[in-house]
Amino acid sequence: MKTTSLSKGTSRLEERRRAQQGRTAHGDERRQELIQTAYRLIAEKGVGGLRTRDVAALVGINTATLHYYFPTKEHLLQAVAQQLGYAFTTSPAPGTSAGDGANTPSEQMEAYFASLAYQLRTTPERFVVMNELFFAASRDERLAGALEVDTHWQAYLNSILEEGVKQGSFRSDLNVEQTALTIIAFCKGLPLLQSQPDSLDKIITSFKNWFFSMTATAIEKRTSSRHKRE
Amino acid sequence: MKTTSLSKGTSRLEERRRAQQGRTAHGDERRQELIQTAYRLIAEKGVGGLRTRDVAALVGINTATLHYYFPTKEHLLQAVAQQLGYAFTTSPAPGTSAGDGANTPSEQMEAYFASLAYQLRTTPERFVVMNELFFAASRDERLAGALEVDTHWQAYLNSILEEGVKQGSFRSDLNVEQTALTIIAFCKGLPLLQSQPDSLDKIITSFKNWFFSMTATAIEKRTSSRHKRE
Amino acid sequence: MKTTSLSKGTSRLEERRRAQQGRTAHGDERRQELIQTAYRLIAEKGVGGLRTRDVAALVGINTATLHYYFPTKEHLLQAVAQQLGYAFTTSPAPGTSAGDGANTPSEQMEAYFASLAYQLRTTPERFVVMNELFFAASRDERLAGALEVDTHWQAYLNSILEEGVKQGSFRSDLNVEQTALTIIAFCKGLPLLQSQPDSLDKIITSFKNWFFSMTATAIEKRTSSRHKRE
Amino acid sequence: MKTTSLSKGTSRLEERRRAQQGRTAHGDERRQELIQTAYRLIAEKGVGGLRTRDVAALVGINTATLHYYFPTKEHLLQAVAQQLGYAFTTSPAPGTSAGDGANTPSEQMEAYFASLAYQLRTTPERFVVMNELFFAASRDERLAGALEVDTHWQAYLNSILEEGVKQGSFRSDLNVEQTALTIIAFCKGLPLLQSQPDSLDKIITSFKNWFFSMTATAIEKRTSSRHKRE
DNA sequence: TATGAATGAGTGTTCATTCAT
DNA sequence: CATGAATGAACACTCATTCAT
Repeated sequence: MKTTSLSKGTSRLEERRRAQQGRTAHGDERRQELIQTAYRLIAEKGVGGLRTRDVAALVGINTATLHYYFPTKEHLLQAVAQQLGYAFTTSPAPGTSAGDGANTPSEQMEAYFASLAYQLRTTPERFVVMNELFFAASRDERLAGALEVDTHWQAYLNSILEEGVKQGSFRSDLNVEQTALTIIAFCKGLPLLQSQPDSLDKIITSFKNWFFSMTATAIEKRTSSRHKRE
Repeated sequence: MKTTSLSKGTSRLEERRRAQQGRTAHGDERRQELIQTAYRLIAEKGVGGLRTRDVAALVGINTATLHYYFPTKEHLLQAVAQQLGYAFTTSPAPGTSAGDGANTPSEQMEAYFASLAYQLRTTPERFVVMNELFFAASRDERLAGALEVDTHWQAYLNSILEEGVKQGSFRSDLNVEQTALTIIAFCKGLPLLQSQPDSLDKIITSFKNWFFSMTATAIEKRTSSRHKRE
Repeated sequence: MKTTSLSKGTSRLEERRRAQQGRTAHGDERRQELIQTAYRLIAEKGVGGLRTRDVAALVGINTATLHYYFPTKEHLLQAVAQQLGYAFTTSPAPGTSAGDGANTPSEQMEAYFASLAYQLRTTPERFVVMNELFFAASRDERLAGALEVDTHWQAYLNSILEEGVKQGSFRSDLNVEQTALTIIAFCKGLPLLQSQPDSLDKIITSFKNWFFSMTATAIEKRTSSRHKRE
Repeated sequence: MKTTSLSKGTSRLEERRRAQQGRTAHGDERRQELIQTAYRLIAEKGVGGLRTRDVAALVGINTATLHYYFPTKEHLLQAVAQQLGYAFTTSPAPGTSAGDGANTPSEQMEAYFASLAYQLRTTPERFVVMNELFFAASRDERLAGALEVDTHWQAYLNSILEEGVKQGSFRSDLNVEQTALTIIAFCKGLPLLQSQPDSLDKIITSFKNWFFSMTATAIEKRTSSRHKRE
């Protein structure tokens, strides 16, 4: 784990203090516990509603102890943001193998949308937390640094799309970046919909069809085959 | 600092009505001023960063006076939410006539996307505030009640799409609701993208093409005609 | 009373807030009460031992109310420092008329030393507080700005000494500034002595004799006349 | 950063002694290191600004380890105070031989003032720390016990002055105690002056002249001889 | 309408100190 | 000897809200 230290006002004394702080197995566990709890609370009450007291209380430690692990609320937030960045493209729907290089890009995208639907059903808070952190980051540079969800996300989609273009399963004139961003925008907006979670599945399917019909080399074929499933 | 506005202009009729309810014209101005200022501050600092003190100070009144107009911070928030709901579908790009029944549904949607791009360029805070309020609403029922953006929004898109289906310019088997929601999801996610605002235009164009190619009765024609412009 | 506002990190919003704060008679009384109480507590526990809680409690108000009058602990400290600066040369021993232009400079200095002895006996905390604030100021520029004791003090002594030189009661080659600073140094060091307060009188007398014997035009005459009193 | 030192150098004999008491040479070094560091930090941030954490960090040990050597912050403070007491009269200006019984008392006093000026120039923090500790001591009896600067100081001056009176170089009716205290008061007040350190030299010279003109058996002679130098 | 004054309930953070290992 | 972990008790400061005037 990269040491998150992008704070600015730290004196040399402060630095020296922290540098000496060793890492134990127990300590890292606590760290994780705190991050997880903060994550859960952000999902519940939002970043603005997050209280260090609550995090500490839920973990069962003193507030001061929390500050032993995270000198500042923001450091905690950064840790949450950082972990979220990694978590976002690494947990595909079970049974599918999104991310595996074994499949064709088309199948990968298919799996990706399936995974998206799955995650929206099982861990919708992940999207909530991401958006919460994103908003917080837009007002705090230091948080923005730690929150690289989009970077990872876009890179992931880019690689699939490019591969698809190369292999001929996607249109050769496909603008990879724009497509990736369009998908991300859609994904980010999805959990912001004030509609029942049940309808999300359908909307994803609908969007998926749009995607395939627009990117597929042979538009007609894919579109028609999709329509049957819908 | 550009003055962002979501006011709609109180007619004289309205003034008279309010006056009979014990509300003076001056009082309503103050009310509006406060709402506007709150709106601006939410755009800047987020709902969580909104301070009644700041709102009052910017308007030039005492904090206590603010509470005369809005007994609670939440009442103020509700007022902002309410106005936002109306404002969202009523300010098309200048020169276009989105919303006018005079045009064909296809042209209306075309205008809609143009308006979207225009608004994202000129008043991006509106989307920020909307999302901010949405998050706040997800934790506060009373706010949720006041924030009916989605309702208005979806109704607006539904009406266009349905008319389009009726007139034959959109596919007859088009699932109007799903399509509307897909568009809304995309729109909501757009301002959450961590990319340069310049690229938003392109992404919108890209999405617009998807939309038309999927909904148009004659796919081939529209798609090809689009591609030329792009 | 000059408005003490030499803070740096205040946003425009903050400024606007404070600017609107009017001054009432009642408010100014409270202000004074708080300053006095802070002064007393500094005398007791030192600047480092000053707690806003204690100040508020002694005055009988909520801690938050204290912050209504003084946005920061330091603003309170500044107010104390400022008042101390004025108070230091304006309260002569009763019965004497130090500061009056009616007397000769020699008599004024005589009265000054008498006043010094008197003040050390009656309000020794004043010196303690002054030194406390001085130390605090040496680590805080903003405090230093408000604490102009030395400036006032030196100006006061300078004027007397200069007048004395002009009138011929003090040596014509007297270095006024050095003499003033020597006296101030002595005065500042006095309350730092770990000896019984009773002996302070004698030491002051001793120092006074030094002063007069060194500054008097006719050394022999004054010295001998002094010795009789001692 | 210039290394300020108030250590005195532990002899081997001392080491052996301590070792028998359960104190190792290494332990004593650490002890000294901690005291020195505390001393330096007091000079920088004042007694109130001293943090055990900082002391430990600068020495390179854990805070808990510091408490092994000094069970309480106050014990550490006491140790600093104690060492300061000794250090205050034992480091004369190099080249002079203040403290040596070989010279006449007048020369000793001359050397003393020279040393004072020298110390104020080279190690002004010593005076700062002394005053800091003095203030702290005035609120803490235990510290006061350890801080016997004045006792040592006065004893030192007394011995010189008494010897001078005996030898006839100082006035026979000189009140030794009062004179010593006057000098100490002046010395203590000196570093509290808000003036440029350059002017301190002149003020000391000025005061020295006062001293000699008042104490010398033949006033006229010394005074005139002084004036030439000034 | 408007305000100065006042407040309760937090809010993140600090710090000397303790203790098992 | 040394340390990582933990904590109680503060601490300055914030903020929405209330109320007499």
